[in-house]
Amino acid sequence: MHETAAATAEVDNSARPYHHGALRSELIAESLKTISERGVAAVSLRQLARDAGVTPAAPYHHFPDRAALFAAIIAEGHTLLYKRLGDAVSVAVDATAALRDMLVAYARFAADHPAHMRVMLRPEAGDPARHPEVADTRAVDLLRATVVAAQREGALPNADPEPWVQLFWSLAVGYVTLWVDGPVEARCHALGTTPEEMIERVGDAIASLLRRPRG
Amino acid sequence: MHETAAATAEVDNSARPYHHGALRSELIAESLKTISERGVAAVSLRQLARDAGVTPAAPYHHFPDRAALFAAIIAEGHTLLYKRLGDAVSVAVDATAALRDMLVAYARFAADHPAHMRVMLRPEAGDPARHPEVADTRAVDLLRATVVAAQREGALPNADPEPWVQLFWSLAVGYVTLWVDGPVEARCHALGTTPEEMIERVGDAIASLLRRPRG
DNA sequence: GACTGCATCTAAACAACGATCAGTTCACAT
DNA sequence: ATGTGAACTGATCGTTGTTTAGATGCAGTC
Repeated sequence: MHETAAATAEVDNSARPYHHGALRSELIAESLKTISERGVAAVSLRQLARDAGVTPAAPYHHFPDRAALFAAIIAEGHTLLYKRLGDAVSVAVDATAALRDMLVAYARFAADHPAHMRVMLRPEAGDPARHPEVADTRAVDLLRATVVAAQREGALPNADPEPWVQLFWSLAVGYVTLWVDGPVEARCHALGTTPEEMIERVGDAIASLLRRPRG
Repeated sequence: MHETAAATAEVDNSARPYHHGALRSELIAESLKTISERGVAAVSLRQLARDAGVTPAAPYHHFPDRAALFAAIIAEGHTLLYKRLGDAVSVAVDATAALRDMLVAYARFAADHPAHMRVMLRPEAGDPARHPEVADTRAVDLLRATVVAAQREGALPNADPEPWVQLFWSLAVGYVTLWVDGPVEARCHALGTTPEEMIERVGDAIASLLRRPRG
């Protein structure tokens, strides 16, 4: 160590320019790291500023408040999620498989981007009135289209698709809610399986119902 | 008004005894009120203390920290929820109806006790390692028994019940997650219905699948 | 090349929060 | 009556989100 390191600083402040240069993206990146390691509640704008080597007021030039930082993460998450769901649908052999694979893809997104998922599930971070970008309907629109396709294929009754949309949406959200910070991890371990495998089985279960003969 | 009211106090401090007498229960009651009105994040031990007319340190004689207050609310919520689910199962004509009605009962619990539900869905408030009472398995045990009953009745395949347990559990948790602080309220309003009616339809949808002939 | 506009950052401050600690009060069991 | 222990006070600490006024320096214009 040829340089004196500050007590809590993460970077060498002595050589740092007045302007950080990429503070906004670093704040988001460090937030995601903190969230996946210690949860959403552990995110502090002041701590982020310290880690980035700037003063506590600097982040406020990129985000009006703490919620705006989370809103940016949510928007990023929605885009990542929508891509995953689109990929799942595009490779499915039929609408029933598409619904099953969307569910699995949703869970895999949560596994691969736990920080995004945690913030997306956090109510106070995603107030659509203050941050409209958190109300992204692309994923649910894709789900609705897949439900309608399943109805055309006879896998689902030809009635109002909305309850089915709500069912699959709730199922996905519920599973990841119980996974990213809930009891699913411990429960699966006790059952001798993994959350990744469990969501596959849940998907197979609902798909087996859809493939039953029509009543 | 024959008495001088303090600026922010909710009670008449002049006639208040040294010992509050029922501080613990009042803290919980005021928390629930705040949570249903302004969310979990708005709960502050200091504000609760002010409302109760005690000093900021008083609550710490009843709860080791903020999380312990939430843990107490979660434990209370689990008991209330288990009772609702038990009532739903006991009046159902068969296991399929029981599963449907448990789902609806779960949502109704969330509607009737939104504050309890919000805290129960809050991950950092319910760390089982620090507060074991938040890991209540009564509800999921009842769900598993109902799933097994449905298997005996032929409504569900006679395979491992756990994926089905996980499916219904996730479905319920997902719906209330999307309801108590999510987009379901606005979505139902746009669809010309209500969240109460929507969960009934979702329950009918899944029940219709269970009643289809076996494949 | 000097000038200027503007986003970016600093420095200092404020109010509110969770939490701790030594001391005070008071109901109740002995 | 006595004294023990739970409930509460009063003071304090460190941290947080947020605001304000001012300093800085890059990107373009004359």
